[in-house]
Amino acid sequence: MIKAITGTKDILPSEISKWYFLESIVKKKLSNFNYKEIRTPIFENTTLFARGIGEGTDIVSKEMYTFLDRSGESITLRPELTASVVRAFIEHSLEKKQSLNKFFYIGPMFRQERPQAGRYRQFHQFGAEALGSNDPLLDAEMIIIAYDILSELGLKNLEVKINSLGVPSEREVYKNELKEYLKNHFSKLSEESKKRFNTNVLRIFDSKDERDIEIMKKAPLLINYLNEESLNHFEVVKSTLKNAKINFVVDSSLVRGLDYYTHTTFEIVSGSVGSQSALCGGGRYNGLIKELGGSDLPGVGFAAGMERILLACENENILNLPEDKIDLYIVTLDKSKSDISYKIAVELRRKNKIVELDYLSRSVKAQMREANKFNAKFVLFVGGEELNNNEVILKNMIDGTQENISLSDIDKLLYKLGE
RNA sequence: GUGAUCAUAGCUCAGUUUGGUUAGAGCAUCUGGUUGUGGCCCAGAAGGUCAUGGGUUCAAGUCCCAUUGAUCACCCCA
Repeated sequence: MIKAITGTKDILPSEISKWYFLESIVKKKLSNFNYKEIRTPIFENTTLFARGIGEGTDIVSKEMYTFLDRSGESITLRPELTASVVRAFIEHSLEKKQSLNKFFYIGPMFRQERPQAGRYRQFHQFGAEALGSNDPLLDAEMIIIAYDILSELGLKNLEVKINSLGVPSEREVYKNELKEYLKNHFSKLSEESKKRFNTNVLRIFDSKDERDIEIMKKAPLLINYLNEESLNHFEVVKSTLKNAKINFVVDSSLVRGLDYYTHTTFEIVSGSVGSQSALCGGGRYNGLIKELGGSDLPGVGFAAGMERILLACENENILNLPEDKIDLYIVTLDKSKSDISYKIAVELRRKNKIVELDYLSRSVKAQMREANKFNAKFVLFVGGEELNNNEVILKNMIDGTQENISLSDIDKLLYKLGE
């Protein structure tokens, strides 16, 4: 048997309604904030992600699906969408049409990691990007949008974590101070963190190793190395969140694994899923557009993992999706009259009714059982004596009443179905 | 990439400890329960290379090894 690739998953018809539900909330909420959907290709030149996300990041160095196409070009399945959106923004000179561009997206991403709860190799994200403004209101807006979507779904067990990473010059000074501090404790660090000391010293804050956590408790904090402008930016973000009635904690260890972040970073975690608890994350990336060959414009955005969100919803048991129903099931009493049943079905379907009928020449009992399985609101019996009088029987499946309707009076049938 | 646990019907699982007739149940599916009417109920049917390959044994779903896959955690991130 040929099976789906490791880490990929079929979304079957039985579970599609929760995806539609989530997608509809996402689109509605982002439209309310006047973000416009953008759809970029599933694959891009490898260089885009290497430069955008950063060569040294785990995503680029060991998680991307990269391959050579038939002409020898290095292609990568998108592992995230910020780089692609920025590429499209630059390529189409969108900043010339509008000084602030607000985009949202929704779709599959690819990373070759070991699968586990809430983590797949093909997974789905929605997210937003606002390009062209350094206004801290937009930093806060990302958090507000993400938080509102999660709470509109009914999720309870949430925590909003925010931090500021300042600008690169501040971070350089700080990194040196942090390294000075860590040199005295170097031998006690975990092996992983010893490596990070050289590659990305900030990420030692992410470690779950007890010894590392203990050492990092007394480490100098980046916030103390930010200048007034950066601090003000962060203050406005915080007060905007307070005004929007969003509870948050400042988490100085919130250092994200993508190189492009500046100033605000945030994450919303759920206590209702396993260890992959970050439902969404994002932040400001003021150097990225220039890095990818565009003007020196600021940007801010976030991305959210849809599988994780749905997992949290299931674990909190908060999704009450409307039951699937069909308007009409046509039961054919005489198999020889199935052409008449089908003609009625086509006509009603063209009038926007959900209509089903039997394609397997089954007994009346079997057809009724199926009508019930599909939650048919009405059943139409076609055949027998009534048909000889040019009539069909319409049965209301809720109260069981039935009445004869003339076969030529489709309007009456439509009217009845609409009741 | 590392580790732990697991793999029996479409699904959820018994059976493996202590090897021994024809591998079971519930749900789901299908067909009936008298002419042309659902849900509940009743009866019946169908559905298995016990993940795959090898080994031990008179005998393997059961014990051993390998492979593959899954789950969870590390790591990383959404």
